[in-house]
Amino acid sequence: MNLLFKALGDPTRRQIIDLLRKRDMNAGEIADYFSISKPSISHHLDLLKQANVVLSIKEGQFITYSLNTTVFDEMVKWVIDISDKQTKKARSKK
Amino acid sequence: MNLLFKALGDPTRRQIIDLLRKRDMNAGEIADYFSISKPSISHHLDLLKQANVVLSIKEGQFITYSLNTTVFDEMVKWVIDISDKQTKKARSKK
DNA sequence: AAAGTATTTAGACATTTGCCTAAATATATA
DNA sequence: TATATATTTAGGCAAATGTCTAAATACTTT
Repeated sequence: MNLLFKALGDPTRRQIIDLLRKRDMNAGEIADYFSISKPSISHHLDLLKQANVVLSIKEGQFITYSLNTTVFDEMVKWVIDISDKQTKKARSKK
Repeated sequence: MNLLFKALGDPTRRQIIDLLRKRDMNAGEIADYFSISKPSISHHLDLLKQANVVLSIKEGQFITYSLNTTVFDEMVKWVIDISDKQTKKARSKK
């Protein structure tokens, strides 16, 4: 979960996620959306991969990246849980 | 949203959130749960406050911290949105 | 096989982060 | 008013992060 939050804590990486939401893309296509170097994008993609937010498959010369939204499940559960406890606390106060 | 993800990207800060889920606490009480120094905890609390995850009110000599779960709403919306687009994509593929 | 294209790895550098101790501020109590 | 308690602010330091350029790797095309 720490890797996930760390991964989401950078605007470039969240933009990459937003891009992949629309369609799968290869590293070069993704890089074209940004003004930072390809190695930097590659590094961001690596962190997203480590956090399990994206999956990659090699297709010949290209590497196609896609979103893996299942990792968000645990995160949402965590958040819901917090909000839930809070709701209970608020209710019992009244 | 960046401050929020940054705030959540540290285990100590997530533990603080977990503590405040059960009840409001003052800075000293929170610090007692950790083996790091009080100034460090104070710093973590400041970041959580900047991210709007916690609220603080001064009560005499003490400062009581409480959770503000409303900030998670936007985050959950963002995540749901991503998962939703993905679901649609998956459906249309089939 | 050589040259071109796509991507990553390596290594350097500045900035940010998380931690610490010492000092400052604010309130409470003797 | 002097002292104790609660918390933050200041300043320093090592490690992590985000960026870059140059070089390496892998595949494709001529």
